[in-house]
Amino acid sequence: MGEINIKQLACELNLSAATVSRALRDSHEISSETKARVLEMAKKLNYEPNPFASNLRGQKSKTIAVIVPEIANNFFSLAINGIEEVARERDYHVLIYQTHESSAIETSFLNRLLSGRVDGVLISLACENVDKEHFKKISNQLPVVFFDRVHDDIDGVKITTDDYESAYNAVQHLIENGCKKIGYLSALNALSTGKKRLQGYLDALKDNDFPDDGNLIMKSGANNDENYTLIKNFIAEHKPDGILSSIEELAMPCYYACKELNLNIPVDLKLISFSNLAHAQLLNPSLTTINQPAFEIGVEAAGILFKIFNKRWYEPNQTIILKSNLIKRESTRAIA
Amino acid sequence: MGEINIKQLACELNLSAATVSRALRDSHEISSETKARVLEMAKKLNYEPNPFASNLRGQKSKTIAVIVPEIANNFFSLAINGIEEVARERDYHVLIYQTHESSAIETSFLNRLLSGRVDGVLISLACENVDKEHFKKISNQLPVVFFDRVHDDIDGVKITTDDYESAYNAVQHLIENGCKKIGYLSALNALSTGKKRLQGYLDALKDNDFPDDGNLIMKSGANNDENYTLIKNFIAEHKPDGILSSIEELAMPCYYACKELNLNIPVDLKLISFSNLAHAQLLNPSLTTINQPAFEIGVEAAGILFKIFNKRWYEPNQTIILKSNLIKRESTRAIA
DNA sequence: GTGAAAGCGCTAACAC
DNA sequence: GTGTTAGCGCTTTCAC
Repeated sequence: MGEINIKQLACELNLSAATVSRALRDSHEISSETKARVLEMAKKLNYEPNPFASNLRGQKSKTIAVIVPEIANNFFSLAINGIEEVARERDYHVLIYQTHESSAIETSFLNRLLSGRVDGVLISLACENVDKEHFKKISNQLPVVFFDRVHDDIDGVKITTDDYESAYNAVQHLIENGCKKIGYLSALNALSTGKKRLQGYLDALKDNDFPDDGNLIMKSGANNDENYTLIKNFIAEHKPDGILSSIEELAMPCYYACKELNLNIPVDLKLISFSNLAHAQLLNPSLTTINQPAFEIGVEAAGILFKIFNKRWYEPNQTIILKSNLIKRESTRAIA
Repeated sequence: MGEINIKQLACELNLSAATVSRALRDSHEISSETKARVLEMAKKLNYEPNPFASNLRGQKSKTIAVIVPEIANNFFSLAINGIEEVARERDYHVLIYQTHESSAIETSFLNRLLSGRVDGVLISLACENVDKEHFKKISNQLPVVFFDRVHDDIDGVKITTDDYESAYNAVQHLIENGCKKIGYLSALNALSTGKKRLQGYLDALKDNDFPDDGNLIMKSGANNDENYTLIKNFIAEHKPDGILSSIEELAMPCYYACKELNLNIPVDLKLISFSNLAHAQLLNPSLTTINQPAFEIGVEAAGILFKIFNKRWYEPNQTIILKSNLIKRESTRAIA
């Protein structure tokens, strides 16, 4: 696009393109005098190497892809923030794709990325059931790092949080603060992430000798409206005095449902949720959250991808677990 | 990366690469029978054209760049969501960059993008003062569409919201609900976006015969901590009974400051803010917001960029203005 | 309707 | 220390 190329730059300097190329890449075969001349002229003429030419030549794209369910989500936007910062430090570019939880879209993105457009992929899985075979094919051809939304049956490097322990501790916290009948708003059921959270809930109940008839587990629906109705009916029917929500998107409707049902949080119902809401503190009442280190997850995932690029990563199946933070607030306050 | 190329595909079909290429691009010179064969084999072998080769050849990248101050921001993540959806429909790829409000970083991104890596750029300006000359150079070489954070002195296509009217109406709303001393938390002062919001505030005061000594305008600081202190001192010193915040990031600290100062919102102080907080309704008290159509801005901006690509856009300097929504809630309730 | 060949801009192997 | 050349994979003349 109206840009100068290496040949013109070489011409201007009475040098060959090869020499200029070498000078720009700081090759040791080039005299420092020539290097200086080249650099100066490149700057003067605003030379920017054509990335497609060098990518085509070198089979490297200096680009990574990030595939997430949604960008407009407190967790994912923070994770992407972390990824972008790491990429920037390394002069890498970041392509972004959202699946809207559809594994068909996910698969189609991954297929397109096999063309060599990117050097690697960071992915947080769509919560629809996954074509595991397809992922095998992908990761044979392209480095992939999974973060947060992972699946045990898919091999690969994974960055997650301590989902099981977080859910377990959350239920423990509800019990300590007086809950006798604790419901669970489940999501991500097809993924290990969701399964671990559910298992943490179940095990905490069992360890506290709570009955577990599975009745108090609500499965999330297809959209926000449906979820609201499901939640309202769930609360009205089962009258739980505590709820652990596996995702932020299911906790917010609880506030509206409780208002509608004339229930007071935390008096009638205590609420705790996995959430990266920046201002959980300002909700009415303030929300007790399990806060995932979203930014750090992004940084870590990107860091590992770059280690893979540099052949400094030797554990193709390692899972790295970062700790979430239980932040106790009004919504789970013990009632005297 | 382990991928099949057009030559191998051609070989498999006993055709030339040229014919395969034409068949894949649905050229009219190719018999439909051959096309069918090629398509089938391409699918079977999972052929994906190498984007760098075709980009190099055709000087088209099928990629756009989005440059924003921050990804982890309710407004920008929604806008990016809109952009990504439009890009996806057109099989375009989206590169993402964040400036963290630094115009030096912004400039460096833009320079790197001149290499032809992208076909166009969508940008929301960093709030630092801008090198206007530099932008002239850029837009001569690359289609650029500005959104939300724009500058009148920089030519180009722009998508904004009705910042002036929104601020004006917000102040009017505060006055109607009883405010006598209205403060303004200013930000984005170097940009037209910020200037228009400020001007709306000032004009509304004037039209209502409020004194305007400029004392009630607080300039935002360098970071969240500083902003909190500035806001607390501002409220303590000037004792406004109404505040219009030009950005969400300055409204949230008001809640904390008021708690600290033992002031009640909305009794002692009414608060309204430009904001895309999903759950302003759930804050304590719920926050009256000026809600920008962030997603639609993204969709619109991307749509225009594609029109420019297709030479179906003829107004290199048009500004398109979408309407924001004033959503009245508890934080500005009139006190009987 | 199909094939052969040139070339997009860059870089690495091979000269000298 | 620098130049020459070939080729990355694709598309597009130009032939036939």
